[in-house]
Amino acid sequence: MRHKDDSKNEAIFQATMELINEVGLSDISMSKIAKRANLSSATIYVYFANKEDMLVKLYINVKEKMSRQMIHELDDSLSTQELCERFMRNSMKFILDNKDYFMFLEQFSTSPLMDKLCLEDTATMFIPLHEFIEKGKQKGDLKPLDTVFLLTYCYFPVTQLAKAHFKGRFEANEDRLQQIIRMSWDAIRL
Amino acid sequence: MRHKDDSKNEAIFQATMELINEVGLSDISMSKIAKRANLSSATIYVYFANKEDMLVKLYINVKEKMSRQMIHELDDSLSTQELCERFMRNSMKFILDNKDYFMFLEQFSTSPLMDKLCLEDTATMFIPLHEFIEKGKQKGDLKPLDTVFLLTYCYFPVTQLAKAHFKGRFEANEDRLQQIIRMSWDAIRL
Amino acid sequence: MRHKDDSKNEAIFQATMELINEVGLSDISMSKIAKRANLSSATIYVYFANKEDMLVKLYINVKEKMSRQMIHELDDSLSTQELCERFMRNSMKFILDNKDYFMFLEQFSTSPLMDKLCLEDTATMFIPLHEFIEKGKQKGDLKPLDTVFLLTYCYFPVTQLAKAHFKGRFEANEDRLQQIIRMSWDAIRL
Amino acid sequence: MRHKDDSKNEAIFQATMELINEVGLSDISMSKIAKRANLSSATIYVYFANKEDMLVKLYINVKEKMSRQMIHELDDSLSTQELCERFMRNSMKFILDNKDYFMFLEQFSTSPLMDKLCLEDTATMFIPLHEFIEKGKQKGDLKPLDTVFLLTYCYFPVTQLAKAHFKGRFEANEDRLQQIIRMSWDAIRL
DNA sequence: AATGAATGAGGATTCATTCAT
DNA sequence: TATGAATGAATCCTCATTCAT
Repeated sequence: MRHKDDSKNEAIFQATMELINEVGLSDISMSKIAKRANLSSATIYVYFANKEDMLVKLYINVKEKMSRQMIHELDDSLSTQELCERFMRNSMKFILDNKDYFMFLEQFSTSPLMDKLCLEDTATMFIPLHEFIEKGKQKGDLKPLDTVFLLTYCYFPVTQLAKAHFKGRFEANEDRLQQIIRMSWDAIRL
Repeated sequence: MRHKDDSKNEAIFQATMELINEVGLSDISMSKIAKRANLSSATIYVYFANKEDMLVKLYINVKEKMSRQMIHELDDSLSTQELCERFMRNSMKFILDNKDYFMFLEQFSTSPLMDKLCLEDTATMFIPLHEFIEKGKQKGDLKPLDTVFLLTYCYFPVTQLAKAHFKGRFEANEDRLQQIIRMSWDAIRL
Repeated sequence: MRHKDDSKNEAIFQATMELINEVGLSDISMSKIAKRANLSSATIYVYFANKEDMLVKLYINVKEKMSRQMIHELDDSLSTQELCERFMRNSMKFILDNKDYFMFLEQFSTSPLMDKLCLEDTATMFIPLHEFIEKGKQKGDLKPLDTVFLLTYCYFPVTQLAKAHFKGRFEANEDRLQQIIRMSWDAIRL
Repeated sequence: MRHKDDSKNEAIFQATMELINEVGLSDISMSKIAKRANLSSATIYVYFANKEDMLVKLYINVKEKMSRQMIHELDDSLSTQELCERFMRNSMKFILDNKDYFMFLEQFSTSPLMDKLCLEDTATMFIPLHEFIEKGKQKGDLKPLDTVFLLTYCYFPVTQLAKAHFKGRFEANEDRLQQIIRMSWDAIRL
């Protein structure tokens, strides 16, 4: 089916994320989303098969945006350490610039919906990242452990700092960012 | 008059966690919980003011259990490194032994309910832990950074390993546990 | 069955009337009444068979109080005109002194509950009043019409003035009372 | 899209009034109304925001109908006395022809909902009537008292006769109507 | 393509009442 | 006598979805 208006798609996504951040995944509804997006609920069903389908497509869409930004300007010219630092800086920037996206992902990825919908295919988006890590291990820069864990040590501290920042607990400034970059590197380097 | 039955309280908690793990925080309902707990919905309102109240009390209850186990057998006789290791091992054990508790906390803590309800007071449960970290910093064993971050590096890798384990991606065996204990220590030690 | 504590009966009545005036007959509930009267709901069922029974008994109780005060100091020594005036003044005083009672009666007496419960027996309470009117007709002081109507002309203007007073529209002062006493007398006198 | 069906609006109103007359304002429910009107409860919420909104709109609707019929064919060609008589006859006719409407108004107007909703604006519907009374006073036909009271003496006797009629106590025949018209005129004329 | 109308199913919560002490 | 616990039935209302235009 052809959609005249691609912006409607985006409006639905945007409205959904806003609402999820305001009231939570458990309290959104198609009619609330429609109202926020200035549409009729019925219109959503022109673009998506049902609620689940919409949420899944939103998830994939957001995850894609995130992964694209996270691996931005990562290339072989950089040292392993520089790669990790850039990845962490990219991640932090994405999260701070896109609070709604991030908070949506946080909620959605802890919900059983994820497993139910077999959404792990999104892993493919991070293939380049994995490859850099693999190379780092081969070069003897990184500990010879599961790539997933090496990445965990780079990614999670960033999310924790961002969340503390959003909650007003402490600012995600350059100083703190450098601190966790240092800690993460100490964790994963050989 | 009849006595209030403490086991009913527990049955409601148990039913709620089971359901949250099966269908997700967004899809539980008081009637589902009641059915699972073999009660009338109305009975839940004898024990709790409303759904929110029930969830909050459940959260506090579970968080308490978790914090108690996490700081189990941590004392001043241990070196800083041993403390961190034991904390990580305690955490892993709790999560693996109490999947339902953990999964519930994961979902609940990413939901806006948390902020809405100012549930950060639970921080007090971890005071002993914070004190150990502070002492470790004073002794020159740990990097002189925010305690919260030092703890993040100990806690999150554990959760990630546990989650991968639950999803069947790879086993949370002694080997892998030792690996992350090592990485975390490298991250936080001076 | 014997009730130890007669004041409980009264407390239930009082709580019910207060609530009816605050939220309306349609929004009272046994538990609200119990809470207001500082009792357990179950206790109400010690004193009354059920909600309907309670309301009926309350109605009769209030109607009795009202009728007693309305015919206060009416006797054969007074002229027909004086009788009517005193009846109107008694009515006004009762209403102004017992807003809750009056408002309860207003709501209850327009509801189908009334007919359903065949509560017209209360008519007996006003027998003395009817007799005075009959005598007034025989003496040639009053129009030879249905007694009920002659009384209507005395009673309703009072209620209307009282209601306007309660709503703050205008004060039920001596002047206005005299005006309606005059009008009513003009209406019913021969 | 389907068109909003005006008859549905009316069906909801009709069902509500019927039920209010059968079981009372305190015992109607949205589901009973829906059933009576052959609709799904949810459909009512397409037409009205909530129960209160529906009742208020019903009230205004009915009050409008009533006021229109009450002032039917009242014009300056009539003497003050004729005006009052016609008003009383109009009122009686409306009430007898529309028992449901009248009984609904009776219940609704004694309920706290009225005050809560500041529904006194309906007074504007009776402006022409007030003007006639004012003129009557100026011409020296009526007592120089509050218009509201002069009208009270015309209106309430009618309602009382109608209610007695509905209850089968005595018939609202021409004779009785003439009697109260006469009494009311005696009450208000100078 | 777009949408207001329509709805059965289900949401949280409260109800009047009874039970057990 | 008095009452907190317990509950099936009912409350108002919202849900995701489909219909008809």
